[in-house]
Amino acid sequence: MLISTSIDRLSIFADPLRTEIIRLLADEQLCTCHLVDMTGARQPTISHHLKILRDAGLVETEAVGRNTYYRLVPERLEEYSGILLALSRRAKSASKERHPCA
Amino acid sequence: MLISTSIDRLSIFADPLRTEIIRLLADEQLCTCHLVDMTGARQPTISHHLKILRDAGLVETEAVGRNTYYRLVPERLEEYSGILLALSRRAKSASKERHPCA
DNA sequence: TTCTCTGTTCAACTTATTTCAAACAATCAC
DNA sequence: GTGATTGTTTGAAATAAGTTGAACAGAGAA
Repeated sequence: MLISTSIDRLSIFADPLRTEIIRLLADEQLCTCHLVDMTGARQPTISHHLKILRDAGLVETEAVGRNTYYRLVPERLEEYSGILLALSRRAKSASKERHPCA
Repeated sequence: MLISTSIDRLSIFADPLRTEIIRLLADEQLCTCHLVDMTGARQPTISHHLKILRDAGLVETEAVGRNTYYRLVPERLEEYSGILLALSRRAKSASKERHPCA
């Protein structure tokens, strides 16, 4: 089902460090070095999670000299929000009947 | 920050089997035995994930004879949806300024 | 060019999750 | 009562995911 694969995409929010990065980027654009300072994690770790976020389309990058700035993509967050809202509506209109046991 | 802890709650959707259970419950109430049949997973595995979903308040139970029926709690899904929508709005109104590097 | 700085990729290690069989509890039918 | 059914809990094994230092690549400065 389409909804199944959609919900699965929410696993992007499964890691605490990743959600911290997302929270920080919600306020301002930051480059990798900032995120290293702000989170206390090592550079390869931050880079690893940024790649996951990039692949998911949740963040965009912009190279500025030697630095790489990251920013959130609000539209993608809306999309994820919509997945859950649709699921909620589906659950509300779901049959109140109980599937009989064999 | 409050938002950080909120986003972290989305890790409930991290596991594929858990999302499959959620998807199945979005259409109708089901008991453990149905979920075992429908997913192909063993009973303890299903029971384990149902406990996680119960603890998160995402599903409710009702005992019917020997069976235990599970159903989704739409309000909780709406809540999760709202977390992401709020984050999206915050990202939209975030400063376009780039944090300068040291 | 050479050096420095920023960031990514790689491979090994570590840690957290998931899964399973077995044991257990509770309910219904007989 | 006994036996069968449904479901949870437990503890160990298997699997998946995150973290790390070291190596690597590219851009800017001297």
